[in-house]
Amino acid sequence: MRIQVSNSAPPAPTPSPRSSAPAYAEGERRSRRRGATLDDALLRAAWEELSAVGYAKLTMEGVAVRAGTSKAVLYRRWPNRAHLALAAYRHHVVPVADQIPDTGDLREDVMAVLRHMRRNSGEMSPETLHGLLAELRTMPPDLMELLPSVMMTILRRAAERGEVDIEKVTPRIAALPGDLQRHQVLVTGRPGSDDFLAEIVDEIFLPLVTPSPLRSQTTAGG
Amino acid sequence: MRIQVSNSAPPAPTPSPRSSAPAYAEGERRSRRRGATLDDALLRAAWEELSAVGYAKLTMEGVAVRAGTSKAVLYRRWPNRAHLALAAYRHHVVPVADQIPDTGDLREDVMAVLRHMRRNSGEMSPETLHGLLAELRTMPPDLMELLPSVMMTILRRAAERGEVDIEKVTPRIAALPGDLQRHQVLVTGRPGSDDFLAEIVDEIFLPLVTPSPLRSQTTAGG
DNA sequence: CATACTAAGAGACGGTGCGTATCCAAGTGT
DNA sequence: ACACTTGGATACGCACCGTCTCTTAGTATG
Repeated sequence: MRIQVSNSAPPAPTPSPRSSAPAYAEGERRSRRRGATLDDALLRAAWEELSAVGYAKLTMEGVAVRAGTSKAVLYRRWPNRAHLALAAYRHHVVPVADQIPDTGDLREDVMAVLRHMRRNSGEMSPETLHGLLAELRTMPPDLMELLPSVMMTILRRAAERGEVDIEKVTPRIAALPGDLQRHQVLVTGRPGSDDFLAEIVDEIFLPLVTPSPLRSQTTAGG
Repeated sequence: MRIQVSNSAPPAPTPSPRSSAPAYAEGERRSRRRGATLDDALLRAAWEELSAVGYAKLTMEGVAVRAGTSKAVLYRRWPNRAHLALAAYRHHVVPVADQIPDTGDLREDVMAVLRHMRRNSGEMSPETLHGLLAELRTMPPDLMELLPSVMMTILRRAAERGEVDIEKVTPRIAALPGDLQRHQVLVTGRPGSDDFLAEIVDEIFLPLVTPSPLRSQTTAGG
């Protein structure tokens, strides 16, 4: 039974036992977590809650309950749910840069990167993505800078194989496939199909970077 | 001083004069608005409020006060602030399709469309855009379908002038400049500069659609 | 002109989540 | 053994949501 204490309890010296019933049963009271262990548990809980209810219904209270702790513990680490959600996302996904594909074929490499992106952004629902962007005002730069650098690596290798005219590759073009994929997710609310990815690569990206067929090995060094 | 009436006032038959002080002074009480006049005033107020405080701080109450009315009047028309904000946006901007540029030069036409887009999306802060997208789950289709059709018109005219190899133009390519511009707004939080627009057009779009210089009018079917 | 009706406008209401503050106690480290 | 940090529970005030009730201005109908 729960006792309703409705008086506001001014700082009286009477040491009344406030916390009479902890969340867990008497017999199996879990040891109190700290530091990295706790951080990890919190981020996992946040991610689970996010996956379960979506960003719109994500509440600090909900995460706290799921993690078996209280809001204060969360607020000591993250200033609001946007930062918490972002941290949970980072904690969950595998960065693209950790697995740069190198299949020996440009098209395959680019497709692999796009599929990896799709997997990662598929992890986060578009609703979450928009919610985050709305509150953060802008995409976290590190998440943006990763992709172009990965693409440049792939393109450089392809250039060495003669698959790419490196002169044609501007930063904007290198970022293009990723940008279009992201645009698709942001606007339609779902990641593109395989056909969509192929369209990006075959219709747009490859034509822009492959050497012109008639002037094959000009490599006009300026 | 504010009097705290804490009793819940059960449905007693006593007709107490509830509304004793209207928002406007006794002498200048405005006539009560209706129909289209009122709709217009509400949408204007919503737009002003949106511009003033941003989407995150947009409240139905705020709009109601600005419009000199009450929340109930808003809720009778729109189910939530997302729909209200979207309606206010539509009410405010000039659709791209109403002014299809026709300068006789493809590059100029495309740039004009992109600038128009930028003006429109500049009207709505990215924060608003994300807020809306987060709540609507997806971009309103009509706003998306407009641009490709406008672009196709421009491209067809350009093809007649020989500026474009119409064979190369897929729907995806026609949508490309707009998509990239939108992506820029969504991700960086601000519309692209003139240089950005030029980059899109000169580096990416035009190379994809202009006839190949060496095989000028081959139109190699098959 | 009298009367019925529709909808504007004011505001109360319960509910929910935010972010903060306070308190107690469980670990930690010295 | 002790002080100190910080985890965990909870209360609090605030803001806004969406609904509802009520009065009354303006319109439509006789």
